[in-house]
Amino acid sequence: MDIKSLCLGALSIGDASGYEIKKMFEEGPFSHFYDAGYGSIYPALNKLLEDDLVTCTEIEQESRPAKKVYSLTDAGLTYLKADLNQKPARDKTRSESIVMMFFGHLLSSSHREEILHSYIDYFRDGCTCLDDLDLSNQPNGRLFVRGLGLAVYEAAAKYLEENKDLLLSDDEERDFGDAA
Amino acid sequence: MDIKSLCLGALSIGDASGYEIKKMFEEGPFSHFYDAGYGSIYPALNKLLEDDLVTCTEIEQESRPAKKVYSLTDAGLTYLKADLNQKPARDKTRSESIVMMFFGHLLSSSHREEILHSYIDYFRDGCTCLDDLDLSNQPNGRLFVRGLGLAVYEAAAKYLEENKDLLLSDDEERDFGDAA
DNA sequence: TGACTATATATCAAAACGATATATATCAAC
DNA sequence: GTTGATATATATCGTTTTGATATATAGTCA
Repeated sequence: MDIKSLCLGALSIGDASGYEIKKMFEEGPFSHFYDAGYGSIYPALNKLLEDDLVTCTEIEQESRPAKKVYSLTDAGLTYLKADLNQKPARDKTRSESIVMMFFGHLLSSSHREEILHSYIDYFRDGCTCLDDLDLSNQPNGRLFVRGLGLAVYEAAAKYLEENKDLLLSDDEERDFGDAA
Repeated sequence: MDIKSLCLGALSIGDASGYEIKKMFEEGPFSHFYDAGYGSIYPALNKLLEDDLVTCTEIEQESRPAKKVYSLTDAGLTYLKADLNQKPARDKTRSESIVMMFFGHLLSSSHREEILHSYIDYFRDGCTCLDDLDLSNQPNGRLFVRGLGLAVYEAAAKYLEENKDLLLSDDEERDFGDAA
């Protein structure tokens, strides 16, 4: 599974432009479990078009630049279903905020505090974002996944707030027997 | 912040070989918030060596292949601290399991069930892994971060188990007005 | 002896990232 | 009225990262 498959998935919900697909990753239903930028999405859509897994129509708009709207073909849906029924790869995560908290004793106390509060805000905003999704009359999988995201974000925000003193109390210069 | 910084961070805990650093990402204290494979770690260590941010000693071992043990230099620690005090990038996640659950209505019910149970096991194993870490007499940041990982993994496992019926009940062929 | 697992390092094509460029249009400010 | 900011929209490209593969030593188990 790669960005191409995710684009097919996005188009299985409905026709969309690259810009609109990006928004699904940024603030839409994919935001809490997959990331992709323009640099991945546009090339992916072009490859899908080459392989006839999607079609493309250029649409002129009033008071906005023209956009290219992509649609899933039958072959695209078949490909997507096959890919979705494979064995999933392990989750990949990369959190620089957590890295910084892990090495909190190497941070200035003001930076440590800043990181922590920004991270709490990040989870709170994530909850709002998921709450705002309109999932009425949609497949249960989408509701289920939104619920999972909310549960995880809420648990993270709760932990961070309830235990913030543990992080903030970290000494800057105590000796832990590390090389540092 | 990139893999080079993470390697410096790993070495700030103590001298280590590339293989040992990999284990920190795989089953060690980094496992729940950062990923890196050999293909990133070995080139990173070579670049760090070139820039004199680490030193390297080849160690012969009995009944095992020789290993290259890397140590942080003063310049390396300075670089690490500077990097750690920058603004963190947004979290990046990529979960194929959640993608599959999101598009659960396009999956065979047996695959849907398989995905769900494997994912519950994944979080349960993650909890065990974090529980097994020996963090005695270590900086509070490391305890704090382990606690965060546990809180998140437990919340995820709990949600998945308590709501599994919602996912499993997803119809395969209902019409949701999607392209699919 | 052969198969498997664990330790250990290395490489490389393919994929993805992320920063930048370009263009149109609205809105607010000065 | 024009500067600056924001939103929509597409595209490119050097750098980084991935993930699969190769290579080698050594212990274990059948």
